[in-house]
Amino acid sequence: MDVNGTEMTSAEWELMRIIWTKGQASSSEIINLIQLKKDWSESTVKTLLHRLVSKQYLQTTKDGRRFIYTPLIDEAPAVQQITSELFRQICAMEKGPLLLKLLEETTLSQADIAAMQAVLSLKLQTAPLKVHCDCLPDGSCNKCC
Amino acid sequence: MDVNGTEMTSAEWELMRIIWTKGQASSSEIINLIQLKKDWSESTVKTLLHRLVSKQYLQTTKDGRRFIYTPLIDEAPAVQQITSELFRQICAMEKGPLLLKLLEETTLSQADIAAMQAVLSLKLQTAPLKVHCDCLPDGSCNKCC
DNA sequence: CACCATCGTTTACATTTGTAAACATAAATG
DNA sequence: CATTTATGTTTACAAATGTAAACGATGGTG
Repeated sequence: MDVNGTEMTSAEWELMRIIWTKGQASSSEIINLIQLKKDWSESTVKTLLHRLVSKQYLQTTKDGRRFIYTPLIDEAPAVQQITSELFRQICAMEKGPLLLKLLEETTLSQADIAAMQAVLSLKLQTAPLKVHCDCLPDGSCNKCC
Repeated sequence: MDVNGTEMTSAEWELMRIIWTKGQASSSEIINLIQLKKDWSESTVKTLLHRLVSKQYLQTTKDGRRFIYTPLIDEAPAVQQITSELFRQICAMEKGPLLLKLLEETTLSQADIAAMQAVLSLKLQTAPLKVHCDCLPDGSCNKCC
């Protein structure tokens, strides 16, 4: 997530989740919903909304005197991006076990699972025996070799 | 990652990767290795190492006049933790497709894949048809229902 | 119409993070 | 031994982030 050189922060993300889910929302709706979960003052939420607008994650449209906030990015790509970014910072060797763990602890639908099974059988055909560490910039690998 | 109320930052994480991979390292080794990848001054790296020590991610042992830095946390659990944290912030509905994408774009070993296949067949037996959104704190769900 | 409730805007301020210079000290070297 | 070099310590400072009060405008209410 890099728009204007700034990223979305955790706090901002929580607000986006609400807005993504509702499609759009007024500040009061957002404030009410987030306050069921987070102990943030009204002011805090307003500041965060403001920042989301200036970071171009949200758009506002006037509805009388109030604003309706609408996402300028879709949730799925945003989710994809932050995760890919995280994964880029993780040692290649760790990713397999990590994904395994995530598969275990995540609730998946039958369709999700089927799709994954398909991908995995395919990947198996060309899968290496071992994945090598890529943490050292000089390409050397001390963890695995 | 929450030790002493502070987390590990991206910059710090990059250093940890090097130290995890080498098992332990002196500051000069770390500086040399990171500078192959990042344009950070020596001072910057020293500051980051310092912070990692104070955040209790690293430990130092004297070796003559220099320090040897050793991790105080293992890589696998650390990786696990930051990822779980991220996943906790993502809508339940998005996780399946997200994991699918990650599976696709990640290099996995044969053993990784086999383990995943095992987990998936098991999960399939009790998998729901659909996973519901959990973004709204009041439990309502507008995205999926 | 005066006042209160809403909602947006501005300003504020401490902490964290990125980025690094300056300084101190000890070891190596000419 | 004087000087350079390596290494750790202290101090610095701007930008990002969390957190929120103060202020301003405007529509609803008694």
